[in-house]
Amino acid sequence: MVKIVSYKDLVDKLTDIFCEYGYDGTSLTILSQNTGLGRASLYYHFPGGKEEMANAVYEKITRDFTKLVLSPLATDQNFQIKIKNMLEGINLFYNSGQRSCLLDVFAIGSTKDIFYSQIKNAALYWKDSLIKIIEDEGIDNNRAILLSEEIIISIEGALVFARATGDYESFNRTLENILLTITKNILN
Amino acid sequence: MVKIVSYKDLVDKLTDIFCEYGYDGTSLTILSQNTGLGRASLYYHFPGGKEEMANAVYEKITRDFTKLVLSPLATDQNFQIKIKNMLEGINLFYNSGQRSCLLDVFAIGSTKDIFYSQIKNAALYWKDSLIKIIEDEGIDNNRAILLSEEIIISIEGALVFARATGDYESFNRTLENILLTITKNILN
DNA sequence: AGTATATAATCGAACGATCGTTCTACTGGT
DNA sequence: ACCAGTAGAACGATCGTTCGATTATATACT
Repeated sequence: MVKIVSYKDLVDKLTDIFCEYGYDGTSLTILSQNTGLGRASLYYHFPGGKEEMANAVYEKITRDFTKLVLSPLATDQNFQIKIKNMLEGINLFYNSGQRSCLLDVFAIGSTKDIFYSQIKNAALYWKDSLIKIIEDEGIDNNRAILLSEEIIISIEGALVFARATGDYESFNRTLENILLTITKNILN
Repeated sequence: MVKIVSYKDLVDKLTDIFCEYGYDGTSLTILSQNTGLGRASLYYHFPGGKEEMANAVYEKITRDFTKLVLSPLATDQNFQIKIKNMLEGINLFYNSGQRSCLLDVFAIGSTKDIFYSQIKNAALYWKDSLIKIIEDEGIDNNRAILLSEEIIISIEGALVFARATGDYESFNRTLENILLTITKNILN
C-alpha cells in the first residue's frame, strides 16, 4: 500500500475506495483501515465527515476528468487527434478500466440525493462537448447527438462489463472500437 | 403503490428496491416501508434475512432474463428476428431503461463477495449466446466476440447513461442503434 | 352453518453490532 | 510553549436480526 504523506495522497486513496465501494458501501471503518488513519483523524481533515470526503473525491475526479478527457476536446487540433487524445485520457482516468465511474456508482440509491444534479450536469456537459466537435465536422445535430451518446455509453458500458466479468482487456478493445467506429462515421 | 397479496408480488417489489438502491443501499427499513410489511414479517418469508431476499431477487431476475432476453436467441428463426426479439425482451426486462441492471449494482463493493461469481457467469453466458448466433452467420470468432461485447456494453452503458442524465429516451435510441449496427455489420 | 382448532402471517419491542460522529487526550515537530 | 496532526473511547442512531405475542386465515368437527 502506498504510504500517505500528504493531503493529496489522502484524497487519492479516498477516491480509490469510494469508486470501488460506492457511497453506501464505503464505511468509516473501511476508510480508516485503507488509509491507515483513525476515524477521528479523518474528521480532522474533513470536519464534514463522510459527505465532505465524498465531495472532495468528487471534486478531484472532476478536475482529473476535465484535464484528461475534456481538455483534449477543446484544442484546435484535427478531429481524429482530439478523439484519440480523449481516449488516451479515458484510459488513464479509468486506470485501464479498473476504476469504476462515479457517474455509475454515485447515481445509485440514496446517494442520488447528494450527487444527482452534479452527476447529471457532468454527463450532459461531456455529451455537449462531443456534440460540438462532431458538428464542427459537418455532421447534423441529430446524428451528432447519437454519436456522442454512443461514445459515452460505450465507455460506461465497458466499465460495467469489465467489472462484471473481470475481463479488463475488453475495456481496451472497446476504446479501440470507438476510435474505429467514430472515424469511420465521420470521415466517410 | 401496488398492493402486495402474494409471495410473487413481494419478490417483485423487493426486486424493484434492490435494483434501485443496490445491496448496501437497501436497508431493512427501506424494504419494510416499501413493501408495507414489518421487518419481522420479512423474516417470516425469508429466514435468511437480507442476503436471502437478495438471492430471491437474483433468481427472479435470472428467470426473467432467461425468458425475455436469452430464449429469443435460442430459437431457429433468422438472425435479424432473433436480435430484434432479444432487444424487445431487453426493453421489457429493463422497463424501458428505468430499471438498473444487477450486473452493475450487485458488482460494487462488498456485494461482490456474495454475487461476483454468479454475475460473472451470467455476463459471460449472455456473451457466449451472442457469439454463437453471430458465428452461425459466418462471422469469424474474433469479430463475433467484438460484436457480442459491443451489444452488451451498449445496453449496460445505456442504462448507466439514462440513470445519470434522467434521459430515459436515450435507452430506446440505443436499442434501435444496436439493431441498425448489427444488421449492417452482419448482413453486409 | 356454526364453533373449535390449527396454521399462516403479522407486528412491536428489543437484541448486539456497526454506522457516522464527537470529545478528550496525547503525540511530534517548530 | 505552541500547534498541526493523531488516536482511543464513547456517543446516539441505525444496521440486520431475533423473540414473543397477537391477529388473520384456513381446516375440521359437530
